[in-house]
Order: sequence, then C-alpha cells, then structure tokens
Amino acid sequence: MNPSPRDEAVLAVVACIPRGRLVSYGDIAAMLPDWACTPRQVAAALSRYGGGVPWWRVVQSAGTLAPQVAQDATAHLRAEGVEVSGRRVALTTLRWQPGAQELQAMVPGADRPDR
DNA sequence: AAGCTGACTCGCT
DNA sequence: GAGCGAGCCAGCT
Repeated sequence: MNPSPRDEAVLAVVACIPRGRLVSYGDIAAMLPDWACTPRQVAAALSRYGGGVPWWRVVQSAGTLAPQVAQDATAHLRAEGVEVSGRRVALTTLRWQPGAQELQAMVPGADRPDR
C-alpha cells in the first residue's frame, strides 16, 4: 500500500519538526485544512508510514504520550533533551508552531490565504 | 453495505 | 489533573 497524498502531507510536516520540539496530532491536522485531516488520520498515517520520520515528537493535545508507543517515545525524547515525567511532556512550552511561510515550504498548498 | 477499530479531542464531572 | 462519554472519519473485514 502506498501513502495517500494526505499521508504524504502529514509525513512532510512531521519530518520538519525541529529536534527537541513537540506538536500534537491536532496541531498537524489544523495545518492541513485541504487534506481533510483529522487527529485520527494523523495518527493513522504515522502508524503506517511513520518509520522514516521523527514520530515521537508528535504527542496528544494534553501533552501526554500515546500509551501504545509511550516507551519508545520516552527514550527518543530523553535522548534529545526533552524531559519526560511519567507519560507527560511540557507540550505548552516546547510546542512547535511553524508560520504559514514554513508550511508552504514543506507542503505545497498547505495554507491557502485566498479562499 | 454494515460494523469495528484506532499512536485522537473535547466538554463535563 | 484524572476519568468518562460522545463525536470523529478513513480503512478493513
């Protein structure tokens, strides 16, 4: 099975998350309005094709790690300097928010002002 | 076609 | 903050 355009868009964004920074599934979904992207779709895309991107930088909106992958994620995050207490991380302070400009650069047509 | 599932969220308690 | 229920929607059986 090949990644759908939406999956590609999700992967492109995740691949651009700076080391040591975090984003939530919902954040990514909000960045891709034209892909009918929902938090669940983001999770699904990472689940299938996340092997090549830093998927551990994507956490739940509450700043907790997804239970299924919490252990791996914790190891990766700590390795790059992110503090993890239990299943929680400081999403509010480490959240990464790319500007519309950066968004355009990583995913063509991600943000459309004219509509 | 109908039903289930899931690396999610949000509003309420 | 933690627990619960309901909503969500593409993909699979």
